[in-house]
Amino acid sequence: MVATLKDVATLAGVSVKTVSNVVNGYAFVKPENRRRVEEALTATGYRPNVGARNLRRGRTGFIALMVPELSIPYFGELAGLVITAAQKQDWSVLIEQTQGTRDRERRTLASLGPHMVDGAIVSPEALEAEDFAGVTGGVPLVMLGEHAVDVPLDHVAIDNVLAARTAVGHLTGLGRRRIAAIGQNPHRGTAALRLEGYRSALAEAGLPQPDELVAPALNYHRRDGAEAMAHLLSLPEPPDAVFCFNDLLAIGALRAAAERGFRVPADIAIVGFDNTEESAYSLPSLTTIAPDKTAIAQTAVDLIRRRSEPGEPFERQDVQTPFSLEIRESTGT
Amino acid sequence: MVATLKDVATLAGVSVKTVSNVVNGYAFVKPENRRRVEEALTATGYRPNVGARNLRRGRTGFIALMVPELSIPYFGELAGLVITAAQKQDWSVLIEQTQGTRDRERRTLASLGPHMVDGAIVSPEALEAEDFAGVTGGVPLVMLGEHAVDVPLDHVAIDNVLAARTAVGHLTGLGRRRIAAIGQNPHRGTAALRLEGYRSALAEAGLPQPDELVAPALNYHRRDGAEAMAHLLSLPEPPDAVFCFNDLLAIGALRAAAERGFRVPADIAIVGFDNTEESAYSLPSLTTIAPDKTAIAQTAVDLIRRRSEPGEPFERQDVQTPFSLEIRESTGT
DNA sequence: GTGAAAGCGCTAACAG
DNA sequence: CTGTTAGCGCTTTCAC
Repeated sequence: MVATLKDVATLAGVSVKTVSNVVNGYAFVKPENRRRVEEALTATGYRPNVGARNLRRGRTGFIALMVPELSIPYFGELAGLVITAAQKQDWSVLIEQTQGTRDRERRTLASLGPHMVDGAIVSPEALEAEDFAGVTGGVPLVMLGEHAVDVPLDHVAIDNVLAARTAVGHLTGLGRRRIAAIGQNPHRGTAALRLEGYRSALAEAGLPQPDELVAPALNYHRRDGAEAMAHLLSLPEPPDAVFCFNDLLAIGALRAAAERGFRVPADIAIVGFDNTEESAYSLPSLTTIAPDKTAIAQTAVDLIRRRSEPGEPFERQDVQTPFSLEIRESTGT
Repeated sequence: MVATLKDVATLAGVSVKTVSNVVNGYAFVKPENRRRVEEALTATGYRPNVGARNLRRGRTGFIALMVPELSIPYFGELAGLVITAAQKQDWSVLIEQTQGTRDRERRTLASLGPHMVDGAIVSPEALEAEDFAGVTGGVPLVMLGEHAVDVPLDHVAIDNVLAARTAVGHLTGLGRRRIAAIGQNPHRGTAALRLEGYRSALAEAGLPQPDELVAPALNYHRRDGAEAMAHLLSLPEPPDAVFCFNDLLAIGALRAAAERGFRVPADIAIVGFDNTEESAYSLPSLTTIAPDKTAIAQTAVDLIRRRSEPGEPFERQDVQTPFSLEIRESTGT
């Protein structure tokens, strides 16, 4: 059926060791033998059995990527980049979807044994500090995005406070005075940080901070953004700008504004967060915080590589990747 | 370090076989032994080494999913569903991104050895018939979407001709008379079928079919849709409706129309294809063909399962999954 | 330089 | 019902 190392060895008239040496690029093989092995290799169409190789080598060849859902554009884009980055380190990526529920996140985390994966990149949404308790002893773990609780894990993210402050600073700079926020959520670490950035930008501009302008969002889907925006626009005194904690919320907000006859940006400006591809084509296109997703993916994979290599263990890393503010029509003049 | 079956056996004072039996849910184990094994299992925190198990069982535990890019919403959504469907069959999904280039698709196809994966679901974009030549002898392969060339592979897709005819029929039914198409591409199998459906709907309505109304698209991204639409709108006599071969093209078309002051649907109606989540929230929201993606994912995984099970080989399957027309604002009154 | 042989962790005959 | 044992395909000492 499929050629094994042994088949190749028999055909070439050498031992498996020699074949293995050739396959793995070991330098010292007698030219004559090398030639015969290579011939047998192509003749049989040999392909190494990665599973067996990894079993022997004590590595799995996989890293896990835990995300809420691949259908969420940000995570679809990120997953694509992680796969690309992992490929360069000879890793395949196993994607675990949790729907953002704590229970499934916890179960996924628990299933990340060393014989399953060599490491994992996790993007938790609902996990609490205690859920990480037993896990830290296992494989290298890198956390993406902030988390409210302090967890002793490597961590890659943009400076969420600064990013939010930049976004809202852009709005105050435009002369907007009644700036709302959509996405408040006590269970999301990033929400707290983005809210903090929002508040500090308002304070910096000497603007009041009425509670009614901070709209919660249970989830971060388009629908939630539309609902929150509908609420804000029905206020006696509606906002003249909105900072949404992600692009999906902003897309929903855009629609709610249009449905109620508010013009964007004339009546109300909108800023998003994530710079998903969709945001460049919405009507109007979305001003948004653009995290360097490629850097996030590469940094995360690299951290796992460094942790899984032998050598001095190093202290917990907290890497901040760059971001920029992408100014588009939704806050344009 | 990590507990193995042997460790558990030693601790429980039984043989590995007994432990294996318990782990694999074999019914006939003496209650007393079962109890002791279960105790040892939790005491050691044993987790099976899936790699070793699969090596022994002669399966890999993986199926591959070949897509152009995960950042394309349709494929992000589909991949999520495939992962979910595969999980039920105890399969993990390895995602291979090809960027839709023939070279990478070919290489991916060639790398799909039986020791890598138990099967593969491929969504080729540029592959030609000859590229499948050596591949068919390997693992079960399921192709998604149509392909121009006839390849002896299991195949899951909606009825593209009928779907396109339905979409365009909707436009003719609305009284549109100059209906354009965006997405013509000689290298894409689905393009030919959707074009055929488009033509037959026009013929059915007794409408002329000027060549100038069929706009090509090299890729199917938002940008391509915008460019094609810009071209159509600059025609001496612009169309009053456009059928786009996917949602991304339609989103781009929406923007091009808005930039040129065309109102959708008043001046020009637009229909998309795929029903990506984005299409329900664009402004205006997009009328689109909604394939049952869950059915596609499940059918594809199921086909691989049936092919990889022992038993009578069955003839090549060509499964048509259901679709519907989702009518929204972009063709609304 | 290369061969023989052990064994990664697991499952499945085969005995008993 | 359960223990012993032989590999799955590969890498890797250890001799020669």
